[in-house]
Amino acid sequence: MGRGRVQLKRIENKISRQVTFSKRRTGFLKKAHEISVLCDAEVALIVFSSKGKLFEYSTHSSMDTILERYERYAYAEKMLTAPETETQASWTLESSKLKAKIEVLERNIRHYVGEDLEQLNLRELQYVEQQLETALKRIRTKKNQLMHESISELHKKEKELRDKNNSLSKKLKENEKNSEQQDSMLQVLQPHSVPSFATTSAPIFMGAAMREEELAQTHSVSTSMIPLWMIRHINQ
Amino acid sequence: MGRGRVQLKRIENKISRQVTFSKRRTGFLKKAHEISVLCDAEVALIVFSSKGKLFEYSTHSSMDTILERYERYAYAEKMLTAPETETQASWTLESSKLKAKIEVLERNIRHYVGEDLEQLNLRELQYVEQQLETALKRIRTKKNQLMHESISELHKKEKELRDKNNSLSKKLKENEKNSEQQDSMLQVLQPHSVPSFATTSAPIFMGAAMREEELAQTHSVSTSMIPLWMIRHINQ
DNA sequence: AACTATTTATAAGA
DNA sequence: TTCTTATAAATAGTT
Repeated sequence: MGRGRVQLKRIENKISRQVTFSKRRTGFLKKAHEISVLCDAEVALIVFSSKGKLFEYSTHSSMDTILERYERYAYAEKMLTAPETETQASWTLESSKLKAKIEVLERNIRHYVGEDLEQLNLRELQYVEQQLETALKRIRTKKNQLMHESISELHKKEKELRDKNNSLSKKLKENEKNSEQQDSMLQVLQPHSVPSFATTSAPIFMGAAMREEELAQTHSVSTSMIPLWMIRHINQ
Repeated sequence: MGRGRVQLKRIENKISRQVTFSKRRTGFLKKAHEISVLCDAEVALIVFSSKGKLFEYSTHSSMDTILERYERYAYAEKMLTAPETETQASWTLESSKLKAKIEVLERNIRHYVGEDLEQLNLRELQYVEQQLETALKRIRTKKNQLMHESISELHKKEKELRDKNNSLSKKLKENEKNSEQQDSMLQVLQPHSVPSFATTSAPIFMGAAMREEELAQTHSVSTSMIPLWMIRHINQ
Protein backbone atom coordinates (compact mmCIF):
# COMPACT_ATOMS: atom_id res chain seq x y z
CA MET A 1 0.00 0.00 0.00
CA GLY A 2 1.91 2.95 -1.13
CA ARG A 3 3.31 4.52 -4.20
CA GLY A 4 5.30 1.50 -5.15
CA ARG A 5 5.38 -2.20 -4.58
CA VAL A 6 7.75 -3.40 -1.92
CA GLN A 7 10.08 -6.41 -1.92
CA LEU A 8 9.88 -8.55 1.17
CA LYS A 9 13.48 -8.14 2.20
CA ARG A 10 15.50 -6.06 4.59
CA ILE A 11 15.56 -2.38 3.63
CA GLU A 12 19.24 -1.61 3.23
CA ASN A 13 19.02 2.19 3.56
CA LYS A 14 19.24 2.82 7.27
CA ILE A 15 17.16 5.96 7.24
CA SER A 16 14.26 4.63 5.22
CA ARG A 17 14.37 1.41 7.22
CA GLN A 18 13.90 3.48 10.33
CA VAL A 19 11.12 5.54 8.79
CA THR A 20 9.33 2.44 7.55
CA PHE A 21 9.70 0.85 10.96
CA SER A 22 8.15 3.86 12.61
CA LYS A 23 5.19 3.91 10.22
CA ARG A 24 4.54 0.20 10.15
CA ARG A 25 4.95 -0.10 13.87
CA THR A 26 2.07 2.33 14.32
CA GLY A 27 -0.14 0.37 11.94
CA PHE A 28 0.92 -2.92 13.45
CA LEU A 29 0.05 -1.90 17.00
CA LYS A 30 -3.25 -0.51 15.73
CA LYS A 31 -4.05 -3.85 14.10
CA ALA A 32 -3.23 -5.60 17.34
CA HIS A 33 -5.65 -3.42 19.21
CA GLU A 34 -8.36 -3.80 16.57
CA ILE A 35 -8.29 -7.56 16.42
CA SER A 36 -8.31 -7.80 20.18
CA VAL A 37 -11.36 -5.55 20.47
CA LEU A 38 -13.33 -6.66 17.43
CA CYS A 39 -12.76 -10.35 17.91
CA ASP A 40 -12.44 -10.47 21.66
CA ALA A 41 -8.96 -11.97 21.47
CA GLU A 42 -6.11 -11.80 23.91
CA VAL A 43 -3.05 -10.31 22.26
CA ALA A 44 0.54 -9.86 23.36
CA LEU A 45 2.97 -8.18 21.05
CA ILE A 46 6.66 -7.56 21.58
CA VAL A 47 8.87 -5.75 19.09
CA PHE A 48 12.52 -4.94 19.41
CA SER A 49 13.78 -2.45 16.84
CA SER A 50 17.09 -3.19 15.17
CA LYS A 51 18.60 -0.66 17.56
CA GLY A 52 17.27 -2.69 20.48
CA LYS A 53 14.43 -0.46 21.58
CA LEU A 54 11.38 -2.20 22.95
CA PHE A 55 7.80 -1.64 21.83
CA GLU A 56 4.97 -3.68 23.22
CA TYR A 57 1.23 -4.09 23.18
CA SER A 58 -0.96 -6.25 25.32
CA THR A 59 -4.65 -6.66 25.94
CA HIS A 60 -6.25 -5.47 29.18
CA SER A 61 -5.01 -8.60 30.94
CA SER A 62 -1.41 -7.57 31.43
CA MET A 63 1.55 -8.74 29.40
CA ASP A 64 2.66 -10.97 32.25
CA THR A 65 -0.70 -12.68 32.42
CA ILE A 66 -0.61 -13.44 28.72
CA LEU A 67 2.97 -14.60 28.76
CA GLU A 68 2.18 -16.81 31.68
CA ARG A 69 -0.78 -18.22 29.83
CA TYR A 70 1.45 -18.75 26.84
CA GLU A 71 4.04 -20.53 28.94
CA ARG A 72 1.34 -22.79 30.34
CA TYR A 73 0.03 -23.50 26.88
CA ALA A 74 3.47 -24.04 25.36
CA TYR A 75 4.43 -26.10 28.39
CA ALA A 76 1.50 -28.41 27.90
CA GLU A 77 2.40 -28.80 24.24
CA LYS A 78 6.01 -29.52 25.04
CA MET A 79 4.97 -32.12 27.57
CA LEU A 80 3.02 -33.88 24.82
CA THR A 81 5.88 -33.89 22.35
CA ALA A 82 8.85 -34.25 24.68
CA PRO A 83 7.89 -35.18 28.22
CA GLU A 84 10.75 -34.96 30.73
CA THR A 85 12.22 -31.69 29.51
CA GLU A 86 11.61 -28.35 31.18
CA THR A 87 10.37 -29.76 34.47
CA GLN A 88 10.53 -27.97 37.76
CA ALA A 89 13.73 -29.88 38.44
CA SER A 90 15.42 -28.50 35.37
CA TRP A 91 14.51 -24.99 36.40
CA THR A 92 16.02 -25.60 39.79
CA LEU A 93 19.10 -26.96 38.08
CA GLU A 94 19.32 -23.96 35.76
CA SER A 95 18.95 -21.72 38.75
CA SER A 96 21.72 -23.50 40.64
CA LYS A 97 24.04 -23.25 37.68
CA LEU A 98 23.45 -19.53 37.41
CA LYS A 99 23.96 -19.09 41.13
CA ALA A 100 27.19 -21.03 40.97
CA LYS A 101 28.39 -18.81 38.17
CA ILE A 102 27.53 -15.73 40.20
CA GLU A 103 29.54 -17.09 43.11
CA VAL A 104 32.56 -17.58 40.90
CA LEU A 105 32.25 -14.10 39.43
CA GLU A 106 31.88 -12.52 42.84
CA ARG A 107 34.90 -14.40 44.10
CA ASN A 108 36.89 -13.14 41.13
CA ILE A 109 35.84 -9.60 41.82
CA ARG A 110 36.85 -9.89 45.45
CA HIS A 111 40.28 -11.02 44.33
CA TYR A 112 40.51 -8.14 41.87
CA VAL A 113 39.87 -5.69 44.70
CA GLY A 114 42.36 -7.44 47.00
CA GLU A 115 40.01 -9.36 49.27
CA ASP A 116 39.97 -13.02 50.31
CA LEU A 117 43.57 -13.40 49.21
CA GLU A 118 44.09 -16.35 51.56
CA GLN A 119 42.35 -18.49 48.95
CA LEU A 120 45.11 -17.89 46.43
CA ASN A 121 48.48 -19.52 46.08
CA LEU A 122 51.63 -17.77 44.94
CA ARG A 123 51.09 -18.55 41.25
CA GLU A 124 47.53 -17.18 41.33
CA LEU A 125 48.60 -14.07 43.22
CA GLN A 126 51.23 -13.44 40.59
CA TYR A 127 48.64 -13.81 37.85
CA VAL A 128 46.20 -11.41 39.46
CA GLU A 129 48.97 -8.93 40.14
CA GLN A 130 49.95 -8.95 36.50
CA GLN A 131 46.36 -8.48 35.36
CA LEU A 132 45.87 -5.56 37.70
CA GLU A 133 49.06 -3.93 36.49
CA THR A 134 47.86 -4.15 32.91
CA ALA A 135 44.44 -2.85 33.92
CA LEU A 136 45.89 0.10 35.81
CA LYS A 137 48.04 0.98 32.86
CA ARG A 138 45.07 0.98 30.53
CA ILE A 139 42.91 2.91 32.92
CA ARG A 140 45.55 5.58 33.37
CA THR A 141 45.97 5.89 29.65
CA LYS A 142 42.23 6.28 29.22
CA LYS A 143 42.07 8.78 32.07
CA ASN A 144 44.85 10.84 30.59
CA GLN A 145 43.11 10.84 27.27
CA LEU A 146 39.85 12.06 28.82
CA MET A 147 41.60 14.73 30.83
CA HIS A 148 43.58 16.01 27.89
CA GLU A 149 40.39 16.29 25.92
CA SER A 150 38.85 18.20 28.80
CA ILE A 151 41.81 20.52 29.03
CA SER A 152 41.88 21.31 25.32
CA GLU A 153 38.19 22.05 25.55
CA LEU A 154 38.83 24.45 28.42
CA HIS A 155 41.70 26.11 26.62
CA LYS A 156 39.41 26.67 23.68
CA LYS A 157 36.76 28.18 25.93
CA GLU A 158 39.37 30.32 27.66
CA LYS A 159 40.52 31.70 24.36
CA GLU A 160 36.97 32.47 23.30
CA LEU A 161 36.31 34.29 26.56
CA ARG A 162 39.56 36.22 26.32
CA ASP A 163 38.67 37.34 22.81
CA LYS A 164 35.26 38.40 24.02
CA ASN A 165 36.82 40.29 26.94
CA ASN A 166 39.14 42.11 24.58
CA SER A 167 36.38 43.17 22.25
CA LEU A 168 34.26 44.27 25.21
CA SER A 169 37.17 46.27 26.60
CA LYS A 170 37.55 48.02 23.28
CA LYS A 171 33.90 48.91 23.14
CA LEU A 172 34.11 50.10 26.73
CA LYS A 173 36.96 52.48 25.95
CA GLU A 174 35.03 53.93 23.06
CA ASN A 175 32.02 54.37 25.31
CA GLU A 176 34.16 56.10 27.93
CA LYS A 177 35.43 58.53 25.36
CA ASN A 178 31.92 59.27 24.23
CA SER A 179 30.59 59.61 27.75
CA GLU A 180 33.48 61.89 28.78
CA GLN A 181 32.33 64.22 26.11
CA GLN A 182 28.75 63.85 27.26
CA ASP A 183 29.76 64.15 30.92
CA SER A 184 31.51 67.39 30.27
CA MET A 185 28.20 68.58 28.86
CA LEU A 186 25.82 66.89 31.32
CA GLN A 187 27.93 66.50 34.46
CA VAL A 188 25.41 68.11 36.78
CA LEU A 189 22.53 65.88 35.68
CA GLN A 190 24.24 62.40 35.50
CA PRO A 191 27.45 61.84 37.50
CA HIS A 192 29.06 58.26 37.68
CA SER A 193 27.08 56.76 34.83
CA VAL A 194 29.84 54.62 33.28
CA PRO A 195 28.91 50.87 33.10
CA SER A 196 31.76 48.60 34.30
CA PHE A 197 32.20 45.83 31.74
CA ALA A 198 35.70 45.07 33.00
CA THR A 199 34.57 43.77 36.40
CA THR A 200 31.58 41.81 35.14
CA SER A 201 33.56 39.98 32.48
CA ALA A 202 36.39 38.99 34.82
CA PRO A 203 34.40 36.35 36.75
CA ILE A 204 33.42 34.66 33.49
CA PHE A 205 37.04 33.93 32.79
CA MET A 206 37.76 32.94 36.41
CA GLY A 207 35.15 30.22 36.15
CA ALA A 208 36.99 28.51 33.34
CA ALA A 209 40.33 28.89 35.07
CA MET A 210 39.13 27.28 38.27
CA ARG A 211 37.70 24.27 36.51
CA GLU A 212 41.00 23.73 34.83
CA GLU A 213 42.80 23.85 38.15
CA GLU A 214 40.53 21.22 39.61
CA LEU A 215 41.34 18.93 36.73
CA ALA A 216 45.05 19.54 37.05
CA GLN A 217 44.84 18.50 40.68
CA THR A 218 43.23 15.15 39.98
CA HIS A 219 45.55 14.78 37.04
CA SER A 220 48.61 14.89 39.25
CA VAL A 221 47.64 11.59 40.81
CA SER A 222 48.94 9.76 37.78
CA THR A 223 51.19 12.19 35.92
CA SER A 224 53.42 14.15 38.30
CA MET A 225 57.00 12.89 38.41
CA ILE A 226 56.76 11.02 41.72
CA PRO A 227 53.03 10.48 42.28
CA LEU A 228 51.39 9.26 45.43
CA TRP A 229 50.62 5.80 44.20
CA MET A 230 54.26 5.17 43.44
CA ILE A 231 55.46 6.29 46.85
CA ARG A 232 52.89 4.08 48.47
CA HIS A 233 54.15 1.12 46.51
CA ILE A 234 57.75 1.80 47.30
CA ASN A 235 56.91 1.87 50.99
CA GLN A 236 54.77 -1.27 50.86
CA MET B 1 -11.02 -1.59 4.41
CA GLY B 2 -14.04 -3.12 3.11
CA ARG B 3 -17.48 -2.36 1.95
CA GLY B 4 -18.40 -0.56 5.06
CA ARG B 5 -16.86 1.26 7.91
CA VAL B 6 -16.35 -0.67 11.08
CA GLN B 7 -16.90 0.40 14.69
CA LEU B 8 -14.05 -0.36 17.04
CA LYS B 9 -16.04 -2.60 19.36
CA ARG B 10 -16.63 -6.28 19.91
CA ILE B 11 -18.52 -7.90 17.01
CA GLU B 12 -21.60 -9.34 18.63
CA ASN B 13 -22.54 -11.85 15.92
CA LYS B 14 -20.52 -14.91 16.80
CA ILE B 15 -20.15 -16.16 13.25
CA SER B 16 -18.97 -12.92 11.72
CA ARG B 17 -16.70 -12.35 14.72
CA GLN B 18 -15.06 -15.66 13.98
CA VAL B 19 -14.79 -14.92 10.26
CA THR B 20 -13.31 -11.51 10.90
CA PHE B 21 -10.86 -13.04 13.37
CA SER B 22 -9.73 -15.53 10.80
CA LYS B 23 -9.24 -12.89 8.12
CA ARG B 24 -7.57 -10.34 10.31
CA ARG B 25 -5.39 -12.90 11.98
CA THR B 26 -3.89 -13.76 8.62
CA GLY B 27 -3.21 -10.13 7.82
CA PHE B 28 -1.87 -9.50 11.30
CA LEU B 29 0.63 -12.33 11.18
CA LYS B 30 1.66 -11.20 7.72
CA LYS B 31 2.30 -7.70 9.03
CA ALA B 32 4.38 -9.15 11.81
CA HIS B 33 6.52 -11.01 9.35
CA GLU B 34 6.82 -8.02 7.05
CA ILE B 35 7.98 -5.57 9.70
CA SER B 36 10.47 -8.08 11.05
CA VAL B 37 12.00 -8.68 7.62
CA LEU B 38 11.79 -5.17 6.19
CA CYS B 39 12.97 -3.37 9.28
CA ASP B 40 15.21 -6.02 10.77
CA ALA B 41 13.18 -6.11 13.96
CA GLU B 42 12.68 -8.88 16.46
CA VAL B 43 9.00 -9.69 16.80
CA ALA B 44 7.06 -11.96 19.12
CA LEU B 45 3.32 -12.20 18.72
CA ILE B 46 0.89 -14.20 20.81
CA VAL B 47 -2.84 -14.34 20.12
CA PHE B 48 -5.45 -16.30 22.00
CA SER B 49 -8.79 -16.48 20.21
CA SER B 50 -11.93 -15.95 22.26
CA LYS B 51 -12.27 -19.73 22.24
CA GLY B 52 -8.83 -20.03 23.77
CA LYS B 53 -6.92 -21.27 20.78
CA LEU B 54 -3.30 -20.10 20.52
CA PHE B 55 -1.72 -18.49 17.48
CA GLU B 56 1.79 -17.25 17.56
CA TYR B 57 4.53 -15.70 15.47
CA SER B 58 8.14 -15.08 16.27
CA THR B 59 11.23 -14.01 14.42
CA HIS B 60 13.98 -16.54 13.64
CA SER B 61 15.34 -16.23 17.17
CA SER B 62 12.82 -18.42 18.94
CA MET B 63 9.86 -17.21 20.95
CA ASP B 64 11.62 -18.17 24.18
CA THR B 65 14.66 -16.12 23.27
CA ILE B 66 12.55 -13.06 22.63
CA LEU B 67 10.46 -13.50 25.74
CA GLU B 68 13.63 -13.87 27.74
CA ARG B 69 14.98 -10.68 26.25
CA TYR B 70 11.72 -9.01 27.08
CA GLU B 71 11.92 -10.22 30.66
CA ARG B 72 15.38 -8.82 30.95
CA TYR B 73 14.31 -5.51 29.47
CA ALA B 74 11.27 -5.22 31.68
CA TYR B 75 13.26 -6.33 34.70
CA ALA B 76 13.42 -2.89 36.25
CA GLU B 77 9.65 -2.51 36.18
CA LYS B 78 9.13 -6.03 37.51
CA MET B 79 11.21 -5.21 40.55
CA LEU B 80 8.37 -3.00 41.66
CA THR B 81 5.82 -5.80 41.81
CA ALA B 82 5.75 -8.10 44.80
CA PRO B 83 7.57 -11.41 44.60
CA GLU B 84 5.30 -14.01 43.05
CA THR B 85 4.53 -17.58 43.91
CA GLU B 86 6.54 -20.45 42.51
CA THR B 87 4.96 -20.44 39.07
CA GLN B 88 6.70 -21.20 35.83
CA ALA B 89 6.73 -17.49 35.14
CA SER B 90 8.47 -16.72 38.40
CA TRP B 91 11.13 -19.22 37.51
CA THR B 92 11.71 -17.45 34.25
CA LEU B 93 11.82 -14.19 36.14
CA GLU B 94 14.25 -15.60 38.69
CA SER B 95 16.37 -16.77 35.82
CA SER B 96 16.32 -13.33 34.23
CA LYS B 97 17.33 -11.75 37.49
CA LEU B 98 20.27 -14.04 37.83
CA LYS B 99 21.29 -13.46 34.24
CA ALA B 100 21.05 -9.72 34.70
CA LYS B 101 23.24 -10.00 37.76
CA ILE B 102 25.77 -12.04 35.84
CA GLU B 103 25.87 -9.39 33.16
CA VAL B 104 26.61 -6.71 35.73
CA LEU B 105 29.32 -8.78 37.38
CA GLU B 106 30.96 -9.60 34.08
CA ARG B 107 30.93 -5.94 33.16
CA ASN B 108 32.60 -5.09 36.46
CA ILE B 109 35.28 -7.67 35.91
CA ARG B 110 35.99 -6.36 32.44
CA HIS B 111 36.51 -2.95 33.97
CA TYR B 112 38.82 -4.38 36.64
CA VAL B 113 40.99 -5.92 33.96
CA GLY B 114 41.02 -2.72 31.93
CA GLU B 115 38.54 -3.60 29.20
CA ASP B 116 35.51 -1.71 27.87
CA LEU B 117 36.80 1.50 29.42
CA GLU B 118 34.87 3.63 26.92
CA GLN B 119 31.81 3.02 29.09
CA LEU B 120 33.36 4.87 32.03
CA ASN B 121 33.61 8.57 32.70
CA LEU B 122 36.51 10.28 34.45
CA ARG B 123 35.03 9.89 37.93
CA GLU B 124 34.45 6.17 37.46
CA LEU B 125 37.90 5.64 36.01
CA GLN B 126 39.37 7.36 39.04
CA TYR B 127 37.38 5.10 41.33
CA VAL B 128 38.46 1.92 39.58
CA GLU B 129 42.05 3.10 39.51
CA GLN B 130 42.00 3.66 43.24
CA GLN B 131 40.49 0.25 43.90
CA LEU B 132 43.09 -1.44 41.75
CA GLU B 133 45.88 0.37 43.56
CA THR B 134 44.61 -0.83 46.91
CA ALA B 135 44.19 -4.33 45.51
CA LEU B 136 47.70 -4.41 44.11
CA LYS B 137 49.12 -3.26 47.41
CA ARG B 138 47.31 -5.99 49.30
CA ILE B 139 48.25 -8.63 46.78
CA ARG B 140 51.91 -7.70 46.97
CA THR B 141 51.84 -7.80 50.73
CA LYS B 142 50.24 -11.22 50.64
CA LYS B 143 52.72 -12.44 48.05
CA ASN B 144 55.64 -11.27 50.18
CA GLN B 145 54.22 -13.01 53.17
CA LEU B 146 53.83 -16.27 51.27
CA MET B 147 57.32 -16.05 49.85
CA HIS B 148 58.90 -15.31 53.18
CA GLU B 149 57.14 -18.29 54.67
CA SER B 150 58.38 -20.38 51.78
CA ILE B 151 61.91 -19.20 52.32
CA SER B 152 61.95 -19.87 56.06
CA GLU B 153 60.56 -23.30 55.33
CA LEU B 154 63.39 -23.93 52.88
CA HIS B 155 65.99 -22.68 55.31
CA LYS B 156 64.64 -25.07 57.87
CA LYS B 157 64.80 -27.97 55.45
CA GLU B 158 68.30 -26.95 54.44
CA LYS B 159 69.43 -27.01 58.01
CA GLU B 160 67.88 -30.42 58.61
CA LEU B 161 69.58 -31.82 55.53
CA ARG B 162 72.92 -30.33 56.55
CA ASP B 163 72.62 -31.91 59.97
CA LYS B 164 71.78 -35.22 58.41
CA ASN B 165 74.74 -34.90 56.06
CA ASN B 166 77.03 -34.21 58.96
CA SER B 167 75.82 -37.18 60.95
CA LEU B 168 76.09 -39.38 57.88
CA SER B 169 79.60 -38.15 57.23
CA LYS B 170 80.55 -39.00 60.77
CA LYS B 171 79.15 -42.47 60.46
CA LEU B 172 80.92 -42.85 57.17
CA LYS B 173 84.29 -42.00 58.65
CA GLU B 174 83.72 -44.55 61.39
CA ASN B 175 82.77 -47.11 58.78
CA GLU B 176 85.86 -46.29 56.75
CA LYS B 177 88.04 -46.84 59.77
CA ASN B 178 86.36 -50.17 60.38
CA SER B 179 86.53 -51.23 56.76
CA GLU B 180 90.17 -50.29 56.50
CA GLN B 181 90.79 -52.83 59.14
CA GLN B 182 88.50 -55.31 57.37
CA ASP B 183 89.99 -54.46 53.98
CA SER B 184 93.38 -55.19 55.14
CA MET B 185 91.97 -58.53 56.10
CA LEU B 186 89.60 -59.13 53.11
CA GLN B 187 91.04 -56.97 50.32
CA VAL B 188 91.28 -59.77 47.78
CA LEU B 189 87.63 -60.82 48.18
CA GLN B 190 85.79 -57.34 48.13
CA PRO B 191 87.52 -54.35 46.54
CA HIS B 192 85.63 -50.93 46.08
CA SER B 193 82.63 -51.67 48.26
CA VAL B 194 82.32 -48.31 50.00
CA PRO B 195 78.83 -46.68 49.54
CA SER B 196 79.11 -42.98 48.59
CA PHE B 197 76.68 -41.09 50.84
CA ALA B 198 78.41 -37.80 50.15
CA THR B 199 77.46 -37.73 46.45
CA THR B 200 73.89 -38.99 46.86
CA SER B 201 73.03 -36.46 49.53
CA ALA B 202 74.31 -33.51 47.50
CA PRO B 203 71.45 -33.56 44.93
CA ILE B 204 68.92 -33.60 47.75
CA PHE B 205 70.22 -30.29 48.96
CA MET B 206 70.64 -28.90 45.44
CA GLY B 207 66.95 -29.46 44.80
CA ALA B 208 66.02 -27.26 47.69
CA ALA B 209 68.48 -24.61 46.65
CA MET B 210 67.07 -24.37 43.16
CA ARG B 211 63.54 -23.97 44.33
CA GLU B 212 64.67 -21.12 46.49
CA GLU B 213 66.37 -19.47 43.55
CA GLU B 214 63.22 -19.66 41.46
CA LEU B 215 61.30 -17.96 44.21
CA ALA B 216 63.86 -15.23 44.58
CA GLN B 217 63.60 -14.53 40.89
CA THR B 218 59.81 -14.10 40.88
CA HIS B 219 60.15 -12.24 44.12
CA SER B 220 62.24 -9.54 42.53
CA VAL B 221 59.31 -8.49 40.36
CA SER B 222 57.77 -6.68 43.28
CA THR B 223 60.54 -6.21 45.80
CA SER B 224 63.75 -5.15 44.07
CA MET B 225 64.48 -1.44 44.37
CA ILE B 226 63.38 -0.45 40.84
CA PRO B 227 61.12 -3.26 39.69
CA LEU B 228 59.80 -3.73 36.18
CA TRP B 229 56.24 -2.69 36.94
CA MET B 230 57.39 0.63 38.21
CA ILE B 231 59.43 1.38 35.16
CA ARG B 232 56.49 0.47 32.97
CA HIS B 233 54.31 2.90 34.87
CA ILE B 234 56.83 5.67 34.74
CA ASN B 235 56.98 5.27 31.00
CA GLN B 236 53.22 5.08 30.60
C1' DA C 1 -13.57 -19.85 -0.19
C1' DA C 2 -14.07 -16.29 -3.81
C1' DC C 3 -15.27 -11.85 -5.23
C1' DT C 4 -15.08 -6.91 -5.20
C1' DA C 5 -16.31 -2.36 -3.61
C1' DT C 6 -14.33 0.25 -0.25
C1' DT C 7 -11.61 1.49 3.38
C1' DT C 8 -7.00 1.56 5.25
C1' DA C 9 -2.16 1.46 5.30
C1' DT C 10 1.80 3.25 3.69
C1' DA C 11 5.83 4.58 0.13
C1' DA C 12 7.64 8.44 -1.60
C1' DG C 13 8.26 13.09 -1.43
C1' DA C 14 8.21 17.60 0.93
C1' DT D 1 8.86 13.67 12.89
C1' DT D 2 4.76 15.02 10.47
C1' DC D 3 1.88 15.99 6.48
C1' DT D 4 0.36 14.99 1.89
C1' DT D 5 -1.01 12.16 -1.77
C1' DA D 6 -1.00 8.43 -5.06
C1' DT D 7 -1.28 3.79 -4.87
C1' DA D 8 -0.96 -0.89 -2.92
C1' DA D 9 -3.13 -3.90 0.42
C1' DA D 10 -6.52 -5.45 3.52
C1' DT D 11 -10.91 -6.64 4.33
C1' DA D 12 -16.48 -6.15 5.06
C1' DG D 13 -20.14 -7.60 3.03
C1' DT D 14 -21.80 -10.54 -0.37
C1' DT D 15 -22.21 -14.77 -3.24
